[in-house]
Amino acid sequence: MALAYVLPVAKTKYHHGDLYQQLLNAGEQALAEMPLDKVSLREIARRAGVSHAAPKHHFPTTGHLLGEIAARGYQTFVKALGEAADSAQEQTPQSRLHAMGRAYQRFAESHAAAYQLMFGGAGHCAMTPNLVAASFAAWNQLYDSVLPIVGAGRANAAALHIWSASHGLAMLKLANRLPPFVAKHNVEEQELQIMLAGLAAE
Amino acid sequence: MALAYVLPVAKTKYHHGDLYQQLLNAGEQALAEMPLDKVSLREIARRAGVSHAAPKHHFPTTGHLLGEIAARGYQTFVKALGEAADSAQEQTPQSRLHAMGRAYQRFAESHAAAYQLMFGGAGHCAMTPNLVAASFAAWNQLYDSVLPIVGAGRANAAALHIWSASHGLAMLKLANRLPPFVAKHNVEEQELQIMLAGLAAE
DNA sequence: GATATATTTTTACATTGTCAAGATAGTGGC
DNA sequence: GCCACTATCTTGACAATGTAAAAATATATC
Repeated sequence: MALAYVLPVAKTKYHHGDLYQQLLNAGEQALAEMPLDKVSLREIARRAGVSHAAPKHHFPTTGHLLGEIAARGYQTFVKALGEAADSAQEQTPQSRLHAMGRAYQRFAESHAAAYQLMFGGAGHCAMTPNLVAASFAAWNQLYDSVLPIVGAGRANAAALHIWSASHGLAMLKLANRLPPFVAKHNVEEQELQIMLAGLAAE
Repeated sequence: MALAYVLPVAKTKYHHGDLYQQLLNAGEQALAEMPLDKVSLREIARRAGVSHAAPKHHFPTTGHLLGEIAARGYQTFVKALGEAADSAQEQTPQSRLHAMGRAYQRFAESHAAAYQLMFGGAGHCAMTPNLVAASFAAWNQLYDSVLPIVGAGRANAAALHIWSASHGLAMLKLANRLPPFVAKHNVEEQELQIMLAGLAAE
């Protein structure tokens, strides 16, 4: 009868058992609430309610913790793009790709810190196996999306092109390195059409 | 007669007078020799041979120092692309743009830390007036290069497209976020051709 | 129930950016 | 020539960070 009172959730005692997952949760939460440069190991530990040295026993270094958080970011990223494609008006390959392109820019803007971590070039996250796999899954999703449009012979090049253009636009916007005129026009739609036209032309 | 002995260079005494410029030099040097995350205010001060608090009298904050260094980076960037265009085989607008595209990727790879600082999204350098101007000059150079190809009506969109694709490819390479196949093939040339073909098509 | 292991905390250290106070060089006035 | 004055640089301090070692505590095993 006492079994009914055993809660399946973590007991928030000393060993709460799933600190690994809770650190990832805290990291995601921090990325959603503050800029990337404020998301530190100690900040994540604070949010998880543990001391700053606790993560050491689950992640050898801060880079590995951030790497796993980035891997999670890729997973929600892939999911967001997939859902956008599935809910496109007409289910042609072009229309699905178009919807993914819009979702890409939307994700980069709404998850700015996470996006920057996921694609952060310098010193942020370690290339953990999960991160490599998750990043590769994102690539495969894009590859599969352009495949029915350009065929197997040009799928790699086309996917790389769309990936580059989308990533470049997102980063330039996040870094505020675009000239003033882009703030007025909604440039993303324009860019998407050029990208898709380039695929058709090639 | 004593005037002949007056050296125009800095006297490396207590007030050496042009510490402002020497800090920028030291910063450039540091960016060339170590990854971006190792380039700190104190490291730059060390290289300039002054104490860690000396820069405070010339730059209100580290971000401003890095911002001025990034502005210098844009200047050498623009110069490199301009020289590449001028030394293209045939001096058609397309060939010049092609040469600039190659120089773009070469610069990003050979000046990796500087490039990441120049385009660094998060928290690195402050948007100093010089940085804004230098970044804008780079944009104008690209705009002027696509103008004779696509005409005034589409120049902004075309420049943005090339800028995005080039920047995205460079960042993905620096961040190691590309699938394995790109290491084998020399992807840049392929990408450049797709970009230019896209311009012609549009 | 006692011992051993795994987890967490506490404490410490080197590094960073920023600030305040003191030291030094150059400048102007008499 | 000497003295105040200002600009520049140094020294010392502080809070915050990532990492490591030692101490404390909870869980597991026998």
